[in-house]
Amino acid sequence: MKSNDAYSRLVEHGVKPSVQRLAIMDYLLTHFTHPTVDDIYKALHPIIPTLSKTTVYNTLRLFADHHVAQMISVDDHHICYDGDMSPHAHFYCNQCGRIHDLQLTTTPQADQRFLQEGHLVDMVQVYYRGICKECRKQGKTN
Amino acid sequence: MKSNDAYSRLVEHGVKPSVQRLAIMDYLLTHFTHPTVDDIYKALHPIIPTLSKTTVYNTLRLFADHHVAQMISVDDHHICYDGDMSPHAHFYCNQCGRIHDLQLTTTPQADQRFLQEGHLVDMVQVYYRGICKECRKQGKTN
DNA sequence: ATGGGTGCAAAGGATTTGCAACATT
DNA sequence: AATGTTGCAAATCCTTTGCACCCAT
Repeated sequence: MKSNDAYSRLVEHGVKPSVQRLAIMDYLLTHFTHPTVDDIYKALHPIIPTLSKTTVYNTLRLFADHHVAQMISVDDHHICYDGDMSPHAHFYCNQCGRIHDLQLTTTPQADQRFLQEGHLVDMVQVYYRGICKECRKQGKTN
Repeated sequence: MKSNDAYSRLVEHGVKPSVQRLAIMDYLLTHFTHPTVDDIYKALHPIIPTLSKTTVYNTLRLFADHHVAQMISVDDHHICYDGDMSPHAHFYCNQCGRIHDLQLTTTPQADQRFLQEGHLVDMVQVYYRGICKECRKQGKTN
């Protein structure tokens, strides 16, 4: 059952579950659509009428801090979240603004010298930009 | 001479040069410090007293559109710009907030299947996050 | 009873827009 | 003169904060 996934995921990462947190976590685990704060708020507000946007903001930040979700900011001023923490890249379509997931054939390696200098890397994100196939078909550009 | 670099860079990419644009381009070409809009404004305002922040915003967006500079948004709400268009990654220090450049040993390759599906990739960015060596030495964390 | 979680309202910032003045060709 | 650029002021939008209430332990 989905709620259990959400529950255990939170607990395993040291996040105290609450109705709101479980709902948001569950939403992320069932919608890999890179939702924004607003998307999540709009989706859950009907279900949890008292939910406030503040809570969505706070919760997502909490999730990112605890590595149960990641914040994505491929383009300026369009921040969204992803519950998929496995290594993958994000492709942002300049035209429609959608974000697609993208497998990586090579996991990017930081330069050894850089690491040996003493820097500590704990997270990597790879962003691609371009035009997605749907938009290309419509021939608006290219 | 630096101004010439800026000039030709703009012209080559189809950006009409102007005093303001040249100054901003020149700034990017001589300061690989990942400046924010505000950094650039503060640096150039004394030299071009009439310069407005609006122009800095508009110009940097124009630059990004024309690929003469790239917009970087490693962390939420801290957008900055980079005049270095050669492939390299950015490392964001969670502690001090500075952004370091980082050589890539492997240029990340998009999955062939993804490209063959018809998507068009025209830009890649790789972001690392962690703690830089300076902050680690200070032992605030880790 | 205590501590943390939630949500309202307000504050705070960053970025964009409308429009008039200006510069350059 | 015409076109495109600039810059002021205002508007907009996103996000955070302060604080009181509420829930669960």
